Parts: sequence; structure tokens; C-alpha cells
Amino acid sequence: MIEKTSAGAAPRIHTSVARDLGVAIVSGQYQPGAVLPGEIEFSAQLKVSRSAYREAVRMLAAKGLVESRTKTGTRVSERSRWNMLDPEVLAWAFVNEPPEPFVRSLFEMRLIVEPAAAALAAVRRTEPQLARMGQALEGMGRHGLSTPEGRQADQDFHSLILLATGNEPLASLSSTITAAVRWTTAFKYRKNAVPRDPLDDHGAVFAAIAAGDAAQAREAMTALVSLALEDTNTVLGD
Amino acid sequence: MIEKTSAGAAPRIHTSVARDLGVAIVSGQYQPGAVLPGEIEFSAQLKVSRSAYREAVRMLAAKGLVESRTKTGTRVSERSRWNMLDPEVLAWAFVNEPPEPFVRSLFEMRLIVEPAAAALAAVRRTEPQLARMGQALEGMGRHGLSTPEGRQADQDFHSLILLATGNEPLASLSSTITAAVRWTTAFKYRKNAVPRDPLDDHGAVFAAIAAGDAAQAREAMTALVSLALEDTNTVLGD
DNA sequence: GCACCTCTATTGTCTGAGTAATCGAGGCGC
DNA sequence: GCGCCTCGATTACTCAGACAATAGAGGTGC
Repeated sequence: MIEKTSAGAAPRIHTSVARDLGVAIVSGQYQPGAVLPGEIEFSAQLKVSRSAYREAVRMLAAKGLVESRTKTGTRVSERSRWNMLDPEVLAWAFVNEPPEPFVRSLFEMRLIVEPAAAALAAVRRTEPQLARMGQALEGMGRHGLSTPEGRQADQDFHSLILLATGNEPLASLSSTITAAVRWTTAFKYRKNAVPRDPLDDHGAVFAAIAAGDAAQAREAMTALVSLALEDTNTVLGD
Repeated sequence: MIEKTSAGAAPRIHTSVARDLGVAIVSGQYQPGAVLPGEIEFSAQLKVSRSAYREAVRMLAAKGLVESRTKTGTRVSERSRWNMLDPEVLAWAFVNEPPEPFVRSLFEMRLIVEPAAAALAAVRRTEPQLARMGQALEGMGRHGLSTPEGRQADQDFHSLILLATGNEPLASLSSTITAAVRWTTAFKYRKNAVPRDPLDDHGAVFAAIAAGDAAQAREAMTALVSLALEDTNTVLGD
């Protein structure tokens, strides 16, 4: 839950190279099918050793962004092979302003997954999980979404619901969805379009989950995400 | 769609080391929190160079399975950080018989995602996509699920539906879900529990999508996955 | 007992060399 | 001319060895 992001992260070269290349790829700077310069040339150009460069490429390959073959070289994979659900890939997609259809797609996915997850969580959540949801909700109310603490609490809330489904693959979507929540929220605030206070919506979801009412939880979560999508649409000028 | 798996794949050392380690981790041979032996010792033990070993570790780190820190060493991450939706991780999970709750979780996820995807596909699919779905369906009927060709057609069918949603993040679940379809089907047949012919179920989904009937598509897909889950339950002895 | 310092073990980074696989060109037979 | 085969060059892959940087452990002084 409490992800320590920037603090203790020692800057490792292969990681930053992977990040830079990854951002360049997902933002379209390298089109799918394009071949990267050879290892020796490219690593020299980036002012890093071949080993560090190769490790970076391995990371990108593990996320489906590139494929390396002897003689052919390293080429950018087709978009359909990209692992868009990988939290890092998603984060890279939001470094530059992502295309509007992509943001809508994320909300569409949330509208599919989160209501169902809320329904499952309503009947499966344990007491400690419920307590932590309450704490997150309280944190949202206390700090507000304009502060990092409040946003963290928001993400925690959504994450906890997915966790409470007791479904591990579904919980893996947690990092993806919280990333989506994080970036779209930041996006909205960057545009100075501060929407309604979403605390009531979250409260309704929490109440339904606390009551163990699956149908109500599904409905409340649907409303929550729909309203968030509306807000985003307003910002995007729909 | 047509994934060339084993054919032209040259065996690269870092890939096979990553696979072996990945399988060992997801099958619980290395518990979360456990630290792997040091690079030098472990790479020597595996009879590979340190560079190859490090590249393998970078791949595992990219999938969230391990975390490396100086001095601390490389340790297996908490399960909640694992990228279970990564196609390779999922494949690794099925190398050894995965725990039963995990298989159920996958079906639960399919039950959430696929009906919604079918509904979207019904209203968004293009004619070429519909044609390819028809071909896949025909391929299933012609070869049957006992042949690799028939199973491939089955996976293609499900994959095409996710693709036809026009939702990129959702389409990323395609490889995950087809992997789930692949392994559970193989699992069932390995147990010699050949179930009903699922062709009619698929036909109903196809018809609804062809007709552009979203509600009907959702319903038919729900029925399809539910029946598949029932079959699996029978095999698992529920 | 506590704060600080040193020391050591471990990953991170770099360099340079040699290996293996693959694609394309050129030669050969028909 | 056309198809097949051989050969060579290009590229990623693998290996070995060295040094740097960092974060813990353990000792030291107060």
C-alpha cells in the first residue's frame, strides 16, 4: 500500500535508460517495427556501457515493448504485444500527455472491473481490510484530493477494494488501476479543473461494502467511476 | 494472433535462466522475502556468466517478481507486487500444477471481463474482425478442441473479441486470458475429462456479436464461461 | 547506552574479447 | 532466366575480469 517511490530509490543506470527508452517508445518516438541502433552504437550514444544498455533492453523486452534477435537487431514490438497493464508502462504512457482515447479506455476498463470488484469485496472483505478502507476514507476527507496524502488515500481505497476480493489476478490490476487513478487525478488538477468533492461517492461505496450489500456496492462504485469519467470528460472538453 | 511459439525461438541463456527462476518463484520454491544467493555464487552454480544471470534477474524484476538492492542482495518480492497478468508469469504459474483457488480466480476474472468485452465488441466490431471471428469458430468446429489447431482457434476467438472492443488496455488482457484458456483446457484434457462440445456456446456468442446485440452477447458469454467453469470444477472435484 | 566511524560484503558499472545465429548476396546447376 | 545452395558479414549473445559505490555490520569512543 504505502509505496515508497522516490525516497530511497538509488538511481541505477539501467533503470533510467529503460525508463527513457520506454517513454520514447510508448509516446510514439519509436514506431512499432522500427529497429533501434545497434548495441555498440546506441550505448555509446547514450554514454553508458553495453551491459547497462543491454539490461535496460531486457527490461523492456520483459514488458513486451521490444524484441531482440541476432542479425535483425532490436525492434519495437507491435502495440498489441505491449503490456499496457504493467504499472511502469502505464506510468511511462502518462509522462507525456497520453492521447484522449487512451484515457477513456482506462475509465472504460475501470467501469468493468471496479464495480464487480466492489461487489465481491462486499461479501468477502475481512474486518481488518474494512478497517483499513475506513482509514483511507478518513484520510481522503482530512487531507482532500489537492494534497499528496489525500491522493494516496484515494488510491489506497481503490486498491484495498481490489485486494479484498481475495482474487489474486484481480488484485494485480490494483497497481494498474491506482496508476490510472493517480495520473488522471493529477491530470485534472494540473488543468485547474477541481471537480466536486468525491468523498460522498466513496462513502457510499464504503457503506455498502461494510453492510455486505454486493448489489449496492456494485451500483455505488459504478456511480463513482461514472462521475469521475464525467469530470474528466469536462476537462478534456467533451 | 498467430503466435509463433517454439519454432524460430533460438534458446537464449538469459531467457531460460529467467524462466527457470521464474517458475521456481511462482511455484513457491523461493518464498517472498527470501534472498537469492549472491550473483557470483549463484551464476557459478547455474553454470552461466554473471552478465547472463544479471539480465535474467532484470527480466524478473521487470515483472515484479524480485527486487535487487546493493548490499541487501536480490530478494523475492511480496506476492502482491507480482505481475500475475503478465503472460509469461501466468505461463510459469501453470508449469507446475497451480493451486486450485488460483484457477478459480482466473475464471472469476474471466467472468467479469469477457461478458463486458463481448457486449462492447457487439457494437464496435468491424466487419473484418467479425469475419476473423467466424473463421476461428469454423476452425474450432473443424478441428475440435482435442487438436492444437482447434485450441488455437478457441484462443483466437476469445482474443478477437477483446481486440474488437477497441479498448487497448482491455486488449492487453487478451494474452492473459488466452493463456488462461490455453492452460485450463490443456489441464482438463490431461485429466482425460473431455467435456461437452463447447461449440454451441461459442456460436451463440458469435451470433449475438454479429447481430450487434450487446445484451445478448453479454449473456451468451456469461453462459459460456460459466459452463467452462463448471467443467473445470468437475475435473477439480468440486 | 548511544552516536559515530570504519570496514567489508554485495550489487552496480565498465571494458574487451570471442561465439553463434541469421540474413542477404553471389555463385552454381538446370 | 529461375531456383537452390553456399558463404560471408553483421548483429546480438556470452563470457571473463576489474573497479566503484553503497549499505549494512560491528567495533570504538564517550
